[in-house]
Amino acid sequence: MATKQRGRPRSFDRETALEQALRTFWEHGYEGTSVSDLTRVMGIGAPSLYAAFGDKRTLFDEVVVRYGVTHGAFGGRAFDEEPTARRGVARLLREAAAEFTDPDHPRGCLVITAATNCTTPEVEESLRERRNANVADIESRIAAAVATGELPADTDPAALARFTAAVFQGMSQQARDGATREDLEAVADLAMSAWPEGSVAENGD
Amino acid sequence: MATKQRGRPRSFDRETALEQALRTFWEHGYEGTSVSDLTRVMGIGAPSLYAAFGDKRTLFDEVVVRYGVTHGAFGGRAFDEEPTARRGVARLLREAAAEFTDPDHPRGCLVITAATNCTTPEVEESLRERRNANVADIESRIAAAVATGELPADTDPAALARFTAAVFQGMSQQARDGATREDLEAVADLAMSAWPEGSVAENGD
DNA sequence: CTCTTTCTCTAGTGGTCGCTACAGAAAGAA
DNA sequence: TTCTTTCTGTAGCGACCACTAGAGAAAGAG
Repeated sequence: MATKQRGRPRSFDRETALEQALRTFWEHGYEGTSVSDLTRVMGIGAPSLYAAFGDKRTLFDEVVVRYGVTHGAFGGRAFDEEPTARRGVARLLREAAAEFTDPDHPRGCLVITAATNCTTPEVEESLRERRNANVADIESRIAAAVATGELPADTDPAALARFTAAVFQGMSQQARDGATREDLEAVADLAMSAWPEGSVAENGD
Repeated sequence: MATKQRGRPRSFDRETALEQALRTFWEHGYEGTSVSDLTRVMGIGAPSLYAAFGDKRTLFDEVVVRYGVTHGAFGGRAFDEEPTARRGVARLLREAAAEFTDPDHPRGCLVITAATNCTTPEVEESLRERRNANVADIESRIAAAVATGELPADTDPAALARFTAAVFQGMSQQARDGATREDLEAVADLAMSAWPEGSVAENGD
């Protein structure tokens, strides 16, 4: 591995430029963001962008990965760190309410909004697969909770996961439409009241 | 009013062409649909389109109005024809499950999906206002139900309306991502179980 | 028939899209 | 210094965008 690079050094910070691209794609979506938009917010010329990130689609793919391990990582953390499926989902939705309305970055979820009406089918498909993978993750987490008896045996994991995902995606849309954090927290709480063994006392942090 | 028109008659049916434009906007969104896409599916040339419908934005506005009184009219009907707010919302969500997955037309809701990442701010704003007006409608319906004692006095109409809208919009997204009618009906039923005075027996049609 | 009106068709407008050829600039290597 | 490597800036590529000028076609009015 070459620690010393040979030619002319890059005149910009790659991570910073990538984050700027992420914000722009997040705000305006894949097709709503032009390469000249990107070069402007990244502060570089088009040839530098293509040399550092490949073409627009490759850059977007990298942006999506980055989003998944940064702004969008709270979902995975909620499930990893909470002891029960119920608490995991409750935290997922509560944190989504805060994240989707954080004034420090664009509203809603990039994976949900950035490729909705996309002329490039591969891009739309890639985000759709990511969303459906998230639904499947939630479902398997719920199914595991049913298996251990944490949730009632008559619980339908697929339906409950689909419901959770729908609320999550609806919250993203609501955030885009101007809902406040408090608005979305109320939505999250109402969603949790639809869960089985829905004792109000359990959500106690 | 001139029943007899003077010049060369139009070579296409305006309503049919409008419906074709509606389907295309519904499927691919405002910016994802080009004027040449429209002329192709409508079976007419560009000058005919501009003469009959104005520019692309004007045509889209007319499409949105048409959607509201045709495919998207079930929401208003649900509230007009059901005796209680709860039954109105339950019917809204059940019919949305069917409508959003109907194989006879594109999936999901045009008002929700057709201008998500839109470069033209007026178009995005116009649909956003329409969505927020729907939330306000649901809220006032719920507030009226609280006032008459139909719903408990401690019900938060704004929160319950926002929750309903989020589920509705999430169902549209889920339909786009491949959920079946049965999937969405399960989501609708779960959403209704979050409602106050949530007796399972009430939904009896 | 001719005249007027309205639509349709061909062909093209200027503008923006994603992307790149090419020459020069800035670094290490020799 | 000179050579090689890599990045940067200008300038422009063909393709598509929304949109339209202008000529001809199809109807009623006279």
